[in-house]
Amino acid sequence: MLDKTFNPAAVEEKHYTLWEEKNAFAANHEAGKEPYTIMMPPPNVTGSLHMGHALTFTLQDILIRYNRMKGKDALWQPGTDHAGIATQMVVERRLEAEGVTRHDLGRDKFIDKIWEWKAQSGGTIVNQLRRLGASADWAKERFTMDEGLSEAVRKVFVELYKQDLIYRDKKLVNWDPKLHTAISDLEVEQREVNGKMWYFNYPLEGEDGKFVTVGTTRPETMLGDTGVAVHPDDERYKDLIGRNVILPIVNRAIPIVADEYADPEKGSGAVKITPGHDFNDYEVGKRCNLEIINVLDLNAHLNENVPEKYQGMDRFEARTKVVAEMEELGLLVKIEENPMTVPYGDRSGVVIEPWLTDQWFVKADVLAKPALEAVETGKTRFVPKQWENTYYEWMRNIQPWCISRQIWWGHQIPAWFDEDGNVYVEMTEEAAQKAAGEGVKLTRETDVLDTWFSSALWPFSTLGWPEKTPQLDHYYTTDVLVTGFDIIFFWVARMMMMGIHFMGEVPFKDIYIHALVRDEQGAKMSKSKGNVIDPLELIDQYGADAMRFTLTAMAAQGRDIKLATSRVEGYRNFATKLWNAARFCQINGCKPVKGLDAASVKHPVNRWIVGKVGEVAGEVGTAIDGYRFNESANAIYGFAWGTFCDWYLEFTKPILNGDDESAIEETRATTAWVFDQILHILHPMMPFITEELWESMADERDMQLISAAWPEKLLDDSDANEEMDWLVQLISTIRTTRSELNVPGSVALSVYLQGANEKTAQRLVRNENLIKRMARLGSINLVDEAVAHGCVQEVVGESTVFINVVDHMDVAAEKARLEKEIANLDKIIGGKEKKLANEKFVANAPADVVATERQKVQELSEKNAKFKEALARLTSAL
RNA sequence: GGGUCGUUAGCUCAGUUGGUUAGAGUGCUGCCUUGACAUGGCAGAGGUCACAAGUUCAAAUCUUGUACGACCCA
Repeated sequence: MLDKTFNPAAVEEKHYTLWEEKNAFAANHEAGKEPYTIMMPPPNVTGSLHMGHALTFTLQDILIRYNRMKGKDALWQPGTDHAGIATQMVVERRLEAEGVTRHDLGRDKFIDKIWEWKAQSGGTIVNQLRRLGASADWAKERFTMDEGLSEAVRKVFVELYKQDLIYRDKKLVNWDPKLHTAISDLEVEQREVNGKMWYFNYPLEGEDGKFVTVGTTRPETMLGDTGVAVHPDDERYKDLIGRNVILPIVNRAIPIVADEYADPEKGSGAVKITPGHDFNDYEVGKRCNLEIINVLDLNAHLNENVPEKYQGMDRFEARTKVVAEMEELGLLVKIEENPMTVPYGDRSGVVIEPWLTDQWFVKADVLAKPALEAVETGKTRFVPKQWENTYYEWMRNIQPWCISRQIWWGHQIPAWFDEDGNVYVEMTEEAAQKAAGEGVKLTRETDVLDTWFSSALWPFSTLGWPEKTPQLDHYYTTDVLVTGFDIIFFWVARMMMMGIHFMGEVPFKDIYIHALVRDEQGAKMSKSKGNVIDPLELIDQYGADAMRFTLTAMAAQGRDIKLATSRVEGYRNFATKLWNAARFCQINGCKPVKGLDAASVKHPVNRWIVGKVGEVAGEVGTAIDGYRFNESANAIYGFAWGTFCDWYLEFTKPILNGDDESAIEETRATTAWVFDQILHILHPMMPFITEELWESMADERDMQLISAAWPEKLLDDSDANEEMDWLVQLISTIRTTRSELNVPGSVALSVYLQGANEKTAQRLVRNENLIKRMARLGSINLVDEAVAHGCVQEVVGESTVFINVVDHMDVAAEKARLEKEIANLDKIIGGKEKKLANEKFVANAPADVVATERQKVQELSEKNAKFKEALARLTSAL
């Protein structure tokens, strides 16, 4: 016998271990089954499970478990990425505690330290995924720094280089002065800040007392100014073009140039140009042949190209100093408040500097074309569709992708330089040597590649590429990528580009973009706000199933999830409900009967529930296929609780407690069978409790639930369905009356049905005990004449129901109730009749809509007529 | 500044191609310790579907505009 309540902690670990022992998660490309593949977006190896992970992996697990039950060869390919910068930071911080820097160790030893750390702590997140119940094929787990994946990276790099799609160039890049590396545009976060605009006078050369006023938000960069730009049509400055100003402090003569970048409407209309430290100025400098002077070092301290007193000074300190000095010189005109956006490094949190360095770039625009086309032509489909626009927008305006990073942890770029600076890009040093010629001294590029470069290859590198493996053949193109919108650019777009370029086919058929998990108020969860909900704490508190089900039920397309723990609690209660339904089954001897042909059960109540459970299996399956996860959760929730527990189990109690042995036997078998079906349908969403109950409900099972087949619809008996619908209506009607009149539960009422047809009469006979029990009646009888006295009158189907509540009856209130009921029906019927009288409606609306309306008018009118008779009887009795 | 999305019951949200008497969960109210379950049962109240105009026989659903809000990009 099961315990009185479900204790998740007691079963979660047990079943996860059992699944792994039985290899239940393993895909098998040799099984001869149709593949179903999901590439798990590899979490950072430094990561730990947050709510976003919990959502995305729950949804993926549902898809995988469902398709596995549908008989597919389901591969959920797991792994982690090496998270270059993040991981390096983690290990550096640990070394810092020992007073050691990575430079003390040197590159090789430092990398050894990272591998040590990875061996020790790198498994955190994948273990947390196990707590969530993720049924990934762990035997195939990969890591972006694996030997095989690293080879794939080298191969891709070399090929793209030889195809002229990767190049090396000296350009302004986003430089992180804390981490000492370039980063891509995407890793830069634009923050709104309240800055200032300083206006400086630059003296005109050779004309004492004449100035050009320029505005700047970054005074310290003036030390690197090499020009002043004005708009070519700006009358104020027309005659100054070609002359020089003397750059204060530095005392350098710099030219005034004409360029349309200068906006006459903004500030003074003249703008100082610092080509070495601003992306726009860099372009202006190129157009106008201005000198590029770099005044910052890798720490964003001022370097040897500025006056001595400024050298070595931090950029922000220099800003204050420059302003002070300009003021002393009498050249500070004014200071204005200026709201502006400032670039910050998303990892380091410091202000990013545009900095001139040698970097490697991918010609993303070339790769983007076929990737764009794949979505336009529907080879890959975004769900929800609207995300296409985000993707298009980015792909159509794509910039060269800076892929080199000046860090140590990552795939070192396979490029070698000779002493003349010639570069050789090859898979191995030997090949590079061969290309360079014997005896040429080569030095390897020290930069590593952006982590996203290797994760862009994930859909095929994990399957063995560049080898032509059977797995690659079988599982690529994958079925769906499930991810959040925040990495459409970072990852999705790049996988599309690389997948199409190297495999010739798109990496996934569908891209399902799910919501963001927010807090109850709708704010983004963040450590600094302190509103983070830890999924592991939720699992400890409510169980993994309850948390998974909550996320599933709230995962409506295109909506963010505002997570409230009250919802988790609600679904924990659902688990308890299920648990107790199982206990009920056990107590009543409802045990699965092997070989039961559910389609041939006899009793209407059993035929009805067998039909309904098949229906809901279809609904849930269709919803999952369409990525409408919330619908799938709601459908099975409503069925398990509302239909099965609240109605079916109550309907069958009189049978089980009766003396018809064959009916008892059939009902026990059906109950157990239906409950089994519920466990199947619920399993993808709540794997632990369903597996546990699957195990406990029978003495012996042929297999684990995880490996069982998804239920099929077996039966749809409309007679049985109508009978049960009638029962539900009749019982609900009597219950409502009881409740409204406050009839105590202990009072057994008498009920009379008048005007019942033959079918109803038979139904009444068949279900008399059941109705009496569920509606708490002393008797229920068919009558020919109305029994108005002391009765509340209701209408169910074709018959009028007289509920004898003589001691509780308030005739005036009853009259009011009937009048209200009639008025309501009159209104509805009136509306419909008006509609039907409209020739245009009859002419234009589809025939079935018109027919439905006619039928409704008919039914409602009959019902209304009965209420009117009831009212008349009541009035005459007064 | 460009773009995307949202506004439906007190709260959180469903509502597939226009045709339902507009639904669910939660909260609220009343009754019920009935032999699976009080983490429960039964019943109930609660909505001019943000606003305005338009298209249509028919609009929560389509179009346009307004207001408010969210997010992405520059």
